Amino acid sequence: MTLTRSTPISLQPPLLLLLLLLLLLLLLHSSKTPLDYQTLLFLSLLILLSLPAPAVIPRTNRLRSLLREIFCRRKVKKKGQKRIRQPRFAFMTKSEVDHLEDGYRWRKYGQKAVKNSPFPRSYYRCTNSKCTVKKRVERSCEDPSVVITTYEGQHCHHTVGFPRGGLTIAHETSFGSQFSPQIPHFFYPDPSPPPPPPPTTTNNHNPPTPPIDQHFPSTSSSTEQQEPPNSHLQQLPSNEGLLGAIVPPAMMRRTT
DNA sequence: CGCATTTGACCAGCGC
DNA sequence: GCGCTGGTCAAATGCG
Repeated sequence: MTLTRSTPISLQPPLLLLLLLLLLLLLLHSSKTPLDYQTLLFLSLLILLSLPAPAVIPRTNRLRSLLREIFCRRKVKKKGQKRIRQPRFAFMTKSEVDHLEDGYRWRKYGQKAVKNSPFPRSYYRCTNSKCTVKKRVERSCEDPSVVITTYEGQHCHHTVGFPRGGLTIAHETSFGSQFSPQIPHFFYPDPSPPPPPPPTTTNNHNPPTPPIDQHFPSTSSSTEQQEPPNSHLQQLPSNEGLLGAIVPPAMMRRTT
């Protein structure tokens, strides 16, 4: 229901509501009425809900959600359903913009203030319905010019054609040449989901820094912690190069 | 009008 | 058990 589109009513909405409530209260206090308190309460809420929403609850989110709570309680996740964490990869990027273009389309599904940081953290999901990759974007509290992007999961599709940003596939290759000396440091944990491409800044003056963390413990939120030496990490096959870092091996096999 | 974003609430996990 | 925090949901809203 779109609040702004519902039909207005002639009487001043809050006044009408007050009158109704007054009437109900009178009924409640009258000894003649056979109705009990609960029935009256229910009836008043029924009337309240039957009125055009903007008339009764003009943009009052708190009350609206309260009513939603009572009457149309949304389904919740089953208890005991454990959240399965996929391997995560974090990148630090010096950028003025929070959401960096990385070749995929993302849909924001949440934003949250995080502890010990003045900057909120944004949560994005890949717009491809079959793709479960998520990404978290937050600014470093130590250096506000640094954006920390954390990817979770692995894309099961190719990048999209940058419908908004004007970046092209050529961008990826240029990215490759830009980071080719660092590719040997571009690791991913075993079993082998290669990391997504690091985000790119809209201003190319500040290239993204190498991944700061490739393998998070499932419960840790330590985006800033550096992983110890790469002994347990797998190196990208040299012949796959950057493409191997971007496209999952399965996709590579399918597409070649 | 359809899709993306915003935003408040809910839930799970963890530490105490 | 309780409170805190991170992560997610989904209705409302914004925007092209």
